[in-house]
Amino acid sequence: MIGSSGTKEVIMQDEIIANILKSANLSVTASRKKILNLFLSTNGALAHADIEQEADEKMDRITIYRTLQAFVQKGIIHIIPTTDNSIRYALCKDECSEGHHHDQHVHFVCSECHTTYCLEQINVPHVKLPSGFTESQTEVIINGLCAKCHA
Amino acid sequence: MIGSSGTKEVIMQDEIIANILKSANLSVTASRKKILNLFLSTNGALAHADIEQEADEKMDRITIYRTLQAFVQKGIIHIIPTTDNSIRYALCKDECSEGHHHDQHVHFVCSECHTTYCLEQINVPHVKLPSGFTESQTEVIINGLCAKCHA
DNA sequence: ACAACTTTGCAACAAAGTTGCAAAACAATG
DNA sequence: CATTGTTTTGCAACTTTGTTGCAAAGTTGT
Ligand SMILES: [Zn+2]
Ligand SMILES: [Zn+2]
Ligand SMILES: [Zn+2]
Ligand SMILES: [Zn+2]
Repeated sequence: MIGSSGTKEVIMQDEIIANILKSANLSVTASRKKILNLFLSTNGALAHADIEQEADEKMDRITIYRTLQAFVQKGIIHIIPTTDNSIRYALCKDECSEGHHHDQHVHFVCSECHTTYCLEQINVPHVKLPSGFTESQTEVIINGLCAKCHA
Repeated sequence: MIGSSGTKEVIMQDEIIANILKSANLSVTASRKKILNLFLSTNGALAHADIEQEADEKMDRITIYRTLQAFVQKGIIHIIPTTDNSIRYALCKDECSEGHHHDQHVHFVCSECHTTYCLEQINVPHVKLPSGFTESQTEVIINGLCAKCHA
């Protein structure tokens, strides 16, 4: 049996997930595994609402809020601000740790399918500020059409 | 009597405000004048909550929502997205018109005083996207310390 | 001053997020 | 694998934020 849904693969994936949680000093619970699994099997970013829908019953709104909060704080996921005032989250691929994020890449939101991409390969440009102003973090959010939606 | 609070100046300011509204095909009402006056006398950006506080009684939350909506639609103010998921608004100084905004400048949010600045003189940089992706709008939000708050 | 139109405030609602607390789940130890 | 101490979950209750329909009030043009 070859494929990504074999029993062995599921077990391995399950261990990978447990290890990520342990490394972040978070206890391994069903809700956290489920949410982290969702992130690992999605290439774009996820909003709170997406997770609430995916989660087949049996998970409280509040648990999702607290799980996302914990993941952000521990450096597992980062927040992606969007122009439509809806926060999205994506896995950190850089070396982020508790309280220290280093996700200095550009984000892209497709106006058609609303998928949000981390353009990991594109660093945020440096902007020269007026005198007296100092930068601590720069966010670049690009709206447009993604490769899939391009006619 | 010299100063910015003389009767004559107030009347002139009042006419300027009325003219902006008329040019945008909006009828001149007390609420709209009050909110537009607030924008004209603030150098930073304003959030819904700021306006709600300033407005000395006698203006409904809902009127504020609808006024801001109308102003955005008519090209009087533009939306500034922020990383903390709180929408702010600022006057358009570019030639924005009904449904067509051209506010292609960088925005700066001070982490200390939370003032939000339109850096009109700094255009958003051009970012080269992966193939298949096309840009329609780019937002740059810089967090840091502003000139006033710099120790 | 009048009629036609637009805006406002109210009520009612919906969505999004927060806090305190007891029950359940988990981790560590023997 | 059972016990214990700690963490997490789900619930209730609440706050904040935003939306919609509608009648009363205000505005515009004649
Ligand atoms: Zn797309
Ligand atoms: Zn990212
Ligand atoms: Zn400042
Ligand atoms: Zn601006």
